[in-house]
Amino acid sequence: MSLTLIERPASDSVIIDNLRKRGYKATSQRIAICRLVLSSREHPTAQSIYRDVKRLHPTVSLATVYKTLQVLNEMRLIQQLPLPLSETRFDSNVDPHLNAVCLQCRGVTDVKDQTLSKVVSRAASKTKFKVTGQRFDLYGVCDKCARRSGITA
Amino acid sequence: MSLTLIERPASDSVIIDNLRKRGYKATSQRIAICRLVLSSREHPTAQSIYRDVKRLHPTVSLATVYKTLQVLNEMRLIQQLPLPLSETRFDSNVDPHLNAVCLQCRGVTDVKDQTLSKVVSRAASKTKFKVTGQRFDLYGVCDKCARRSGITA
DNA sequence: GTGCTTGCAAAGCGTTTGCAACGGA
DNA sequence: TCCGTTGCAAACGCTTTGCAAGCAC
Repeated sequence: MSLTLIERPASDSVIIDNLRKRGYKATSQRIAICRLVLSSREHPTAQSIYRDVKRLHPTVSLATVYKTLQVLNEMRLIQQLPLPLSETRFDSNVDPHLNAVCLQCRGVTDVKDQTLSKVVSRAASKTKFKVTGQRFDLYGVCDKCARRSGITA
Repeated sequence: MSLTLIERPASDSVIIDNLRKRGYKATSQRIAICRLVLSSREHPTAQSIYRDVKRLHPTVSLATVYKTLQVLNEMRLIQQLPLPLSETRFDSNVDPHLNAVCLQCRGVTDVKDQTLSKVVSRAASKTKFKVTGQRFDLYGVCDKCARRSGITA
């Protein structure tokens, strides 16, 4: 047995157990979609997940992708990130962290910050707000794009 | 002359100056929309702004509202807040703060937190990300709704 | 076998766009 | 006058929904 901490447990058996535990059927489409989303760090869109799932399930529909993402959202295993970029991104990191959103390449990168959980609990107690989720976004230009623009310009 | 700090300067002359300074024409529709959005603390939607502007300008169109909101966004006087609630909210507070989003009544309340600007600058220097904007959201249930549910349930 | 899930198509809905008429500067 | 802006309608694109067939349990 391994003692290594798996940061994002997305093995099929864990996924299947979680689905059944909540009364959802573990269909092969669902498992494939869950595996993709839960193991991704790219903050994928519904379309990009659809594209990837089709490799394994060529007949899968976009509607099934959306429905499965809703299920994962209800299970609190992912979070929706509607952005001012038309398409919603999905984040399998549901703990307090920063999303650095590059408005040039549209990339989204997680940034850890230990103080954010304190910010959440402080605000919750101050305002008596029952917090069930949170998102912290930074908008701007990532280093890679800044360098590229600098060279090009 | 007044020495009082106006928290949200939204007087017509300031709005007109700002528009002209950036090369935009100061039409009466635009001024009315700007005044409404910039003075609101309710995080209004395009529809709610449209409804309010129609009182002064019964013939105004929703398209004009959207176009003006884009102008204000470009001028960095407001911020778009796409939420997982179908409609985008608009926030005239562009400084780092928390938006407490009640998933029950759909209300959005600003919460001040002095440490957020430090969080932003720390993340920016750590990741070399050029920050041009930010948003920090809490999702859950506000105190008012929690009490109401408690009594009802 | 039962009832949830799938896949297809169509609908829904917030937002954007094209364009002729209008009106600030 | 000139060119940006308005208002209308249509288009757009992401997301959701209805429904018959399929499949998990």
